[in-house]
Amino acid sequence: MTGMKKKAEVTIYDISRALNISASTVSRGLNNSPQVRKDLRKKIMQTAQDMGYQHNKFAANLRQKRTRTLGVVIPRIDSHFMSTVISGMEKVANNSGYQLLISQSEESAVLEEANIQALFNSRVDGMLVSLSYETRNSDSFRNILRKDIPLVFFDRVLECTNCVSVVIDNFRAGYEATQHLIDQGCKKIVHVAGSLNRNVYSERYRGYRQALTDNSLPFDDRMLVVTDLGDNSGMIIVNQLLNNGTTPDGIFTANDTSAVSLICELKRKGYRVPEDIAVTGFNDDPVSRIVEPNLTTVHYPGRAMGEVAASTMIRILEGTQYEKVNSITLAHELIIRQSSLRSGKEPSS
Amino acid sequence: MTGMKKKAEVTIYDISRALNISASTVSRGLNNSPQVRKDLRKKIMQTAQDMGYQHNKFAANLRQKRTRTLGVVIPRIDSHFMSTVISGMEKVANNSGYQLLISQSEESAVLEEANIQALFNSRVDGMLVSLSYETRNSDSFRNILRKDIPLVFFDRVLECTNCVSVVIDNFRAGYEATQHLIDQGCKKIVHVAGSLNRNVYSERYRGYRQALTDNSLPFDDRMLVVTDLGDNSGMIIVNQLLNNGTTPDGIFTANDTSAVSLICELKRKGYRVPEDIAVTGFNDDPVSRIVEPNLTTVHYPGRAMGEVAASTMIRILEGTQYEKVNSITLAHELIIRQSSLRSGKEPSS
DNA sequence: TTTAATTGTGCAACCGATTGCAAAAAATAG
DNA sequence: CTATTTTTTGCAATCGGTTGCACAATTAAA
Repeated sequence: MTGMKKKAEVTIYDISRALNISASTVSRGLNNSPQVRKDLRKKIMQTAQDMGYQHNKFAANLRQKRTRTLGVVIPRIDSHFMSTVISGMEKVANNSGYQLLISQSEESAVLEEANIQALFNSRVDGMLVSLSYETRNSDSFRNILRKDIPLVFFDRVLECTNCVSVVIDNFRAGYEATQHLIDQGCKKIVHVAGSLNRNVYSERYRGYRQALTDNSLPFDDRMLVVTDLGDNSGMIIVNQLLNNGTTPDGIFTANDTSAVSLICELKRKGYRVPEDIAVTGFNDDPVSRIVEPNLTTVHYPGRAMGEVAASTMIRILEGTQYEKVNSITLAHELIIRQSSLRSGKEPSS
Repeated sequence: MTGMKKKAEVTIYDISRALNISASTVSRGLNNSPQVRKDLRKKIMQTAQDMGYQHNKFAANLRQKRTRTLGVVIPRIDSHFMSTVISGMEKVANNSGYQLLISQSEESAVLEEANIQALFNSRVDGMLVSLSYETRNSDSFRNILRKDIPLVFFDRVLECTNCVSVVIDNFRAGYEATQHLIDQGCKKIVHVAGSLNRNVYSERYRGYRQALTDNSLPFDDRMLVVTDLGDNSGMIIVNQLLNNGTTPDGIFTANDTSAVSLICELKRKGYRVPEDIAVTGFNDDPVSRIVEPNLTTVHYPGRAMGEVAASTMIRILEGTQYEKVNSITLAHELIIRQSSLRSGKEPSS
């Protein structure tokens, strides 16, 4: 056997035949066009219903040259942050009659490009992208940009003249997290980053460096650890520091997953957090409230980011975005909890 | 201004004109049909490339009456379990040249039905569904089933003759989790469930009841707590038990989120876990390894579930699914950790 | 009642790729 | 050098809505 055979379709032509009117009138009626008499409109809809008519988006798309579909390319969907972003995005899109075509790059530039091309062929009206670790430049977006398909980056963005970025101020957040550790009396603070190709990590790193500088604290290369920030990064980080001979009194990591992994590993090795080593994460994943000690972190508005990215895209598509926006920065917030609190201070709420 | 204006398309007709051959030959050439001479095929592809040709899926879909698109309806995407399922699904689909159209019901039956209808209109080739809390019956799937569109349920499934279900043995898992608590010496075990409309929760509950019965342990209504299993369910559960005057020595909850929330709340109230109250969760979310004490839970193969659901669907669509499969049950595993371990026993790895 | 304005309906072209069928071209056989 | 088979190619219809334009029907104005 060779796949499913589709049943014959009920088309507007069947309806037009049944009502003895033309297909154009049926089409207009179904679209609730004021060009069609009200009672006739009602009759058309009723008949369509009765006959089990199903609108065919392809025929319509083919003619109208648009799909009401948005392409989404993300590294992976199975992180708390990203699934929250997508959740917000999907909701906004759905409410405006758009659908989402989601694909994962798995942090690979090659797969990312393939996904972009596939979405391009699917004729998405717009594209929402958060870049992979590996991506170097905007080459894979040539086609998209050439065709004037709106492009909105979020979180992991790229400098780009004809597109919008939705971000938080990673520099400032990194600065604040580091400054907070310094305020707690830390003198030797290590930073754990992801790929420095990506704005989110390079900016946080820049903020960290600036805070050190502003407080006249020294920095050397061994104080920067670059990892995949994954579930097992804690062990890797600790090993690298031990090999280095670097014993920090504070660690600022670029996400909560690695911070939590790190805390577990530190505890296993007999370090006290925060007394021996204070730790700060990034993202405000739910786990940051569960780990002991509770993790100080930067609240990252995932759902809002998805909503803003989607609604901006839709405004662009519908032509209601009058001003040329290049970048939208959302508010972040340093959430202070036990993992960084020394000197018996209470967390500020 | 009224939206974006699309640039004119390069079509197979343009290519045919440029090469002075017919459009059919171009179409065949681009599809790598052996009907076209090899060198000509190559020339066609090259020209297409040079001219910036972009395949138009709509025209093709319209003609071929299929979309290589799968519709997915889930309660929400922003849970660890569900985002993992979707991740696996997307990967399998992508590898087979399919795309996913994902929508969230937000546990609402009305929204679920709307989503199904929208996907139906988008002419998805098949539909992958995990039901909302509210869904009562299969009414919303009338259209789908009438048109013989393959339907695969996963996790939260529905009895249904013409569709496949991908599940784990929730009854047995519930039984095993409860039996484990009994083995640890618990005499009064409370169960925390989600909506009992859904197989996953009713089955786990049934397993729990069966285990009590088999061990001649009494049950009364106050020992069942039904909640949304959300982030704050811990407080609600504890309050309800206190109001009940029920003080259990073991609690089996139907997911990890509520188990973790519960553990935090119990600790806050001064109970010791597992000495006073042993706790067992469900799902094996990463947080279960972080919370203290580490959470005993049932490992739930999310990624595999997504992969199996997607590949089953694709096999059905491609006609390579010869046998009539009604249900696929994946393996689960009770993961024993500290939260349930009394009597100084070590966890069995 | 005639003319002008307004509203409602239909015709036919169009979107762009696919494919059954027939015919032309090339290869093989006799 | 024909006759037959095989390989290539093209014609034209098809998928099912949408929409510009023209014409018909109805209403309003003169």
